[in-house]
Amino acid sequence: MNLLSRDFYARDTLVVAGELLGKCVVRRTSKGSVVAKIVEVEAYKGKEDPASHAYRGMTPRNHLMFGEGGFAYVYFIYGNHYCLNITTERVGVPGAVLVRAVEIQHGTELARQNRKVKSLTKLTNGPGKLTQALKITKRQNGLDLTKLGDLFIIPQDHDEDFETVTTDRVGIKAGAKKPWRFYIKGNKFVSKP
DNA sequence: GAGAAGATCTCCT
DNA sequence: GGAGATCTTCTCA
Repeated sequence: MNLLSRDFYARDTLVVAGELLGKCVVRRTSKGSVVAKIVEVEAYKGKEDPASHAYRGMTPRNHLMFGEGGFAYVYFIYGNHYCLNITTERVGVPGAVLVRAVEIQHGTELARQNRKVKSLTKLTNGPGKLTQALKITKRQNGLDLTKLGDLFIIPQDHDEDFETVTTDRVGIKAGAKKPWRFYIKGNKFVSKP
């Protein structure tokens, strides 16, 4: 199986965020595997980004953002939801990409068992939804996405034409005006068109 | 050791 | 369209 290399993640956060679109997240559980294509992301940096967890320096929670790129950074928010991030940049440079929406390609039934919704598009069209559908919790925090395991990322199987749209970020107060949100134009699984 | 805020979702009107 | 749910983490005393 083809995995994305460490070099892919060890670049500018905005570049990695844009190129993660169309890549596939693979989640392996005891019941089977789920493959989900990334269709929407947001970039989070450090000092220049007031909305980032890393803005005020390193803490026990966000230290993964300061480490090497290519690791899963999962955190719990609002008492109800997990959010999945992918760390970027090099050691000492904070950066991460928030996965906001995915499109499930394999294992739809497995994912559906984790969430009680009828509509397929509502299964994974939000940060808290996709983590629930893929059973991602803080147990996945710190996993190396460049190695085979419970969670990793592969390039898409075949080339696919899609148009990338860049907009302001969603759901945050500080720094919301930066155009650091990317999604695949016309995709039904994007949280907000 | 306590208080407040948060990169959200779902249900109800 | 709006408020509640509900817990982790950070900040300050």
